[in-house]
Amino acid sequence: MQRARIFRIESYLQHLTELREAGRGTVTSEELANRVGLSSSRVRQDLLSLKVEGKPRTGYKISDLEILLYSELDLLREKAMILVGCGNLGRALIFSGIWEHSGFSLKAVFDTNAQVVGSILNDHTVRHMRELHGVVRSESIAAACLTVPAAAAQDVANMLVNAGIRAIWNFAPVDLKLPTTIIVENQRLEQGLMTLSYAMKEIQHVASSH
Amino acid sequence: MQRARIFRIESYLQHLTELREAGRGTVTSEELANRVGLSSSRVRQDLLSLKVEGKPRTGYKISDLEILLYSELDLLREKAMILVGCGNLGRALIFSGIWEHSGFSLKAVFDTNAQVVGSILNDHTVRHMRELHGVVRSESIAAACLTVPAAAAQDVANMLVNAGIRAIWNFAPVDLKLPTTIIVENQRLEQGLMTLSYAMKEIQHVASSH
DNA sequence: TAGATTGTTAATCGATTAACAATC
DNA sequence: TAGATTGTTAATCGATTAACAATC
Repeated sequence: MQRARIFRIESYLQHLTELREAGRGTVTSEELANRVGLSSSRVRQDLLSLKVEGKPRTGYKISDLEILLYSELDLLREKAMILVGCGNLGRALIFSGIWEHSGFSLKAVFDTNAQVVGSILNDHTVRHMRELHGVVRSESIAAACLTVPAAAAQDVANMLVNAGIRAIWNFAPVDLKLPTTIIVENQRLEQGLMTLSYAMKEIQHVASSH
Repeated sequence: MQRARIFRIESYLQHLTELREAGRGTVTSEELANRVGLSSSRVRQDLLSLKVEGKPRTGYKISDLEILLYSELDLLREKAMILVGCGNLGRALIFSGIWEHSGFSLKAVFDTNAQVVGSILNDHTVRHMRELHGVVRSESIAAACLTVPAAAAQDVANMLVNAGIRAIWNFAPVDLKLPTTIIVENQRLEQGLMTLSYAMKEIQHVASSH
């Protein structure tokens, strides 16, 4: 499962950043494994496949590891992104810190609501959707964050593809039907809730089985 | 990997709902598999473990399947939830449709900002954090959605645990340190971006290898 | 040096797929 | 009946863990 490996790498990165900020220079596979909840064997296997080198007795150099993991996920090369849909969720993302080391930089934001178009959100002037095509072309936008209502999601996605977007980060609870060449990453918030529901049921079972 | 199975079940549910809304009464393992991108064998194995029964030649009854999957994730028993942090993200969730079949019902929302406390968001009057403890106790709140700034997340999480909360749906990019009996489901939005970054790099590699 | 930790291979484990008799 | 699809077992595949010689 390739996806599981990516999630592990993201997890490593998060803890490596914490360790570096705590002033640490090196980390062993054992310590990193403990922090992310894996076996040291698993960690060493992952690092093996990335060809990073460590030293017996001292472990891995954190800065080496970070650079390697960053480049594995291609987070160092910034891809131009736009955001469509400046409702509450769109605003939350525009003002959030997620853009910092994510591999993307937010270049423009769009909406259709006349009350919102023209306003400024975290230094971005909200543009009308009719400008979308031109901006995507002139600024070589590679990806879009889609935070419009579910009912509009498919139409807007089609517009994005027509404009030349290659990848969509989709927050609408809709299965977008798009050419297979387009990369879609669905961020299904309700899945988190369902997973929580299941976890709570499990705990209850364990507790009540005494 | 237990988590992968839960995600499959969530995925089945989504497509079963679509099929039912399209007027369909039954579905074969083959069709469901095609829709969610799995093998029919995998689907039958999952259904086998849930003890659902189908009929050769016609497949599975959609309504049976839905009820079974709903109860497997415990989505039919509504757990009382609160939301803490009525910023953009909190508002997005308060106004969203995710609460409908998620196993939770939103009972109260909280903030500390005097400008927000007292206002009404989708029928919920925003309460001050000092009311938290009392509300959790008197309304038997089981879970909380945490949408406060990262810097406040650990403190608020501690308050939630003190008040008696058993589970937290955490949107702050912070590793909460809590008793092991507390269930934490982290919703790491930046992971979606990183995954997208990696997927775009992969596609590029495939494309450029011609 | 002694011993902790890497790098890597082999063993194990679990998840997925194939296969097919049962059956509607 | 004929044949499509289930239910389930066995085979395969891949991911995880164990183990340990190499080495700093």
